[in-house]
Amino acid sequence: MDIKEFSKIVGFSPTTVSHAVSGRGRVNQATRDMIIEKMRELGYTPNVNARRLVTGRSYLVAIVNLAPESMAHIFTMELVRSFLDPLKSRGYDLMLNVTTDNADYEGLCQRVDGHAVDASIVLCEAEAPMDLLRDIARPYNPCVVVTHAKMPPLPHVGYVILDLESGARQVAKLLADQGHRRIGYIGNDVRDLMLGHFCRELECHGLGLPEDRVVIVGEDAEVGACALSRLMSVPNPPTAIFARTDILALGALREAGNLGFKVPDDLSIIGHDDLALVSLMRPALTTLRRDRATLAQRSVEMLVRLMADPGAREPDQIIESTLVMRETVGTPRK
Amino acid sequence: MDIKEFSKIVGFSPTTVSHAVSGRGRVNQATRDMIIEKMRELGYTPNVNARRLVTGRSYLVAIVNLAPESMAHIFTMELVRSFLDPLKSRGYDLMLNVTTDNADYEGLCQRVDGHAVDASIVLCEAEAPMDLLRDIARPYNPCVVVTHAKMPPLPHVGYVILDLESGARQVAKLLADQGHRRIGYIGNDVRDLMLGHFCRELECHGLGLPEDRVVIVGEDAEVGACALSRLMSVPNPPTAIFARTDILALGALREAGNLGFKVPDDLSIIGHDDLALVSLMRPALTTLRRDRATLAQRSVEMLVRLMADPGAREPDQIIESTLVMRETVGTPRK
DNA sequence: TTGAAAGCGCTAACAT
DNA sequence: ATGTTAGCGCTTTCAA
Repeated sequence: MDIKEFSKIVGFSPTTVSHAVSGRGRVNQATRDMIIEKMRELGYTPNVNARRLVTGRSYLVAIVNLAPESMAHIFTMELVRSFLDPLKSRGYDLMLNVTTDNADYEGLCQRVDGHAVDASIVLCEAEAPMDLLRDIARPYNPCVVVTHAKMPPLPHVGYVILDLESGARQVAKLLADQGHRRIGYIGNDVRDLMLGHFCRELECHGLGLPEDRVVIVGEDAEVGACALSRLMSVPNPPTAIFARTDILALGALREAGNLGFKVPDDLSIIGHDDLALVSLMRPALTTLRRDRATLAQRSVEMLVRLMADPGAREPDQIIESTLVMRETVGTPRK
Repeated sequence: MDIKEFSKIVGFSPTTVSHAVSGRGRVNQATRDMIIEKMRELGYTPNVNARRLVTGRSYLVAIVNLAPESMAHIFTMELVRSFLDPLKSRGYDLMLNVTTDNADYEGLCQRVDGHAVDASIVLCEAEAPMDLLRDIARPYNPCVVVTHAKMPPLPHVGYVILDLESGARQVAKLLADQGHRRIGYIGNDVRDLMLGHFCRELECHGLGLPEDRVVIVGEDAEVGACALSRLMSVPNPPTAIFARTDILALGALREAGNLGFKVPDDLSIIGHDDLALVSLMRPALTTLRRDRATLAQRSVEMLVRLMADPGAREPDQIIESTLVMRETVGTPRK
């Protein structure tokens, strides 16, 4: 049943019905109540797509991710999950599957330019993808980019920056304070900025990060394990290791066990993310938490402001990590 | 720019442009190529909502989950994730945030009856929610229900059943074969059917599951830990424990360590799900894998058939779990 | 192979 | 407070 037929039955015009449903426009309270009641009774529901067409708003937000394989990472899914509540509380649904590699770049642009969504959240691992943003950031599709580094401002784009620097600082300080002098690093990506920050922060404590104590391996636990065995097979192996992600840390942790190193007595390990499960390991992983709830909350607030005022310039939001002390960091043996 | 303006510029009618874009209808190949080319050049993209309105198809599939808190569970997110690829390869996007508690039951129905989506995937923990299905299963919104038990057929509904029985059988057999005689169970929900199956399967091996070796506690690792300490504090504690989910198993595993039980020497533990991280624990968790990829694949295939023929009656799809042997199950000490 | 015209179901000016 | 009218931008008969 459509609004015409329905309005005929209830004895009012489509306009009045529309007003009663949307709450906009003046309608007699009694009339409204009666219409709402009749809707239930007769099972009339306004057509979403017609409304979207005419209002130009879909109340749908896309989550875009350039690296489809990262959707397999637990952290990414936990991040996606954390957007659900803030969006829902503002009346927005989330559209997934707009994860895109180059193959589907077109599809993404079509959905954006075709007004399928009102805004987008762009998740990225390393630097913000400026060309993508140039292609999809529009007055009718503002974007919030969740990223790691300050980027040049772009119209209709807001940045939420996970501050690696402060994270690196905390880890460096913790490890230095515990008395570690030889520290290793396991990274996931050469483009990643954490290593640079970590280096600099270690220097502040008079510590270096020589080449043979750094390995950049990838994303899986398996490569984390390899990384650890490489790091530990040199003459003066590190007494503490910072892994770029919890997954890498977990791989390293496991391999450390295999190799006979006791954690944290022989070796301290610290991760990054604070995945839901890492507190359950034995030993429980000490890690730098990326606060997904705050991140999502701030991102959505920014997105809403951007939607309300497409010309707005949003200052970067900086989200700091917090150190979660558990059981994998201790003082070095000697 | 809309189709009218665009078609004027390229010198054809909207009809021809529409045909060229959609691939339906006969258009001269040269004309089509030229139109496609000009679309790029001039930046014309058809309006998605207009198309949805007129065709009645959105190419959007909703994921519905009655227990919003279960969206916080890692397994659920991994499950959601696994739907991405099969849907995408068929041209569908995924709509989230239709997770519903009673508060938003209305919202869900409105989106369904308002033709916001073409179909729904209903995830449920225990029994299929028949009233919900009666409310949302429609010719224009067929549903595939991912559930645990056979349910009465309903129009426009297909069931994908995660077969608990075969899982229970495998676990019972494994534990019996290893020589365990006293076996415990940690459950998450009194409505859950696994316990019943497990009981029956143990009986086939001449084993019982007395009341003091069963605890139903909830979903978190913390309660899994409590459960373990309760199970182990009786005179003749179990030598093996089956936990309904990996999370519970992980909590139990950790608590076993705290209590001084060596796994698997003193106590065997087996979980259910095979979460991405459990292979990284020390010891690595032995578990019953729920094959999410197959599950999602089959579900989507069924959904597509249901969309193609709304009158179709789809036979239940049964998905069996597979045992993944790792390090937490062994033979009992004496 | 192409075009004209009639909607899809709704909202929003603009009356009344 | 309610109704009339004109679209929103597209697809789809149907005709040429």
